[in-house]
Amino acid sequence: MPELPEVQTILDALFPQIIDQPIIDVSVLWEGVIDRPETTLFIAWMKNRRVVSTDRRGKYMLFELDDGRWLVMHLRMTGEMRVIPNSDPYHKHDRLVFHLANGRDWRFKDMRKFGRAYLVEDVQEVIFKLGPEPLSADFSVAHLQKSLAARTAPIKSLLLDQRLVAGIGNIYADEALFRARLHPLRQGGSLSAAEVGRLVEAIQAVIQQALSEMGTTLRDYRRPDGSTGEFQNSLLVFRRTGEPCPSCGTPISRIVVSGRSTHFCSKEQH
DNA sequence: AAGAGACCCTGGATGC
DNA sequence: TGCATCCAGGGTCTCT
Repeated sequence: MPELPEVQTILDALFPQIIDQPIIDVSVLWEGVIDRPETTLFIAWMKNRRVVSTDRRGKYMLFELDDGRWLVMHLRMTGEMRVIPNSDPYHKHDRLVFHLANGRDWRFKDMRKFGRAYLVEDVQEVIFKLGPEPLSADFSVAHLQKSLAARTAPIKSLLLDQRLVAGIGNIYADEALFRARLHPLRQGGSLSAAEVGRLVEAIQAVIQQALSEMGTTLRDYRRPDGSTGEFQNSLLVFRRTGEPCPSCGTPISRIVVSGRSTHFCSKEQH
């Protein structure tokens, strides 16, 4: 499941392979991958363009084209990006291919078909709801405290809401809550200023570390060169149900919050 | 308005 | 062994 660190890692590896390379043709292998505009227009607008810069907001990848439009892509659950020779046979799950002028293909593969591509004049059309980047100055204790005020939903659910803070998914929400020693079912508005401070620090620390370890590979996530991330070796609670808490030895608990599996230490997190 | 739940998808794991 | 069912979860939509 690509979250902020995985998306950034993929984008960084992709950048030197696609930058300034003319896209001479586009193959849409599954039409549902195109969100907007309609497929024929999408292909026409992408053809003969090149990516002049890349950026990331939350879990969205942003590719600026030489005509000023933006290609926005979201990998959702199982999306993968590779740049490989165009002679390689397509994989069963390849959904979208940009054929580059240098004889290589920039391919988007996505087993579960949740990933989407958007081609827009202004990225705000797609990402206007996103909250601040967790590593930016905008994501302050004051900001989070204000966002959580009077909220009754579990803090775990609120961390997954991209309008509060962008880029956190199920893995890093659980890991951050453990590091902050906060129970996932705590109502958002019940957190004290000190607790919000711990949470901001924990989120930033876990995202920083996951970035430096190139993300977390549990099953599907791969870097564009096919290699895995490393942060799965640093997980303290996620998918460690029944294993001893690294801090106190209590078996890690698993509950379901907002339909998402949630892992925590019932003794350490309050 | 906020919160809960359905839905979209596939394939690996599990159960009988 | 083979088939059916469950589960994974990001984002959007609907309903209350």
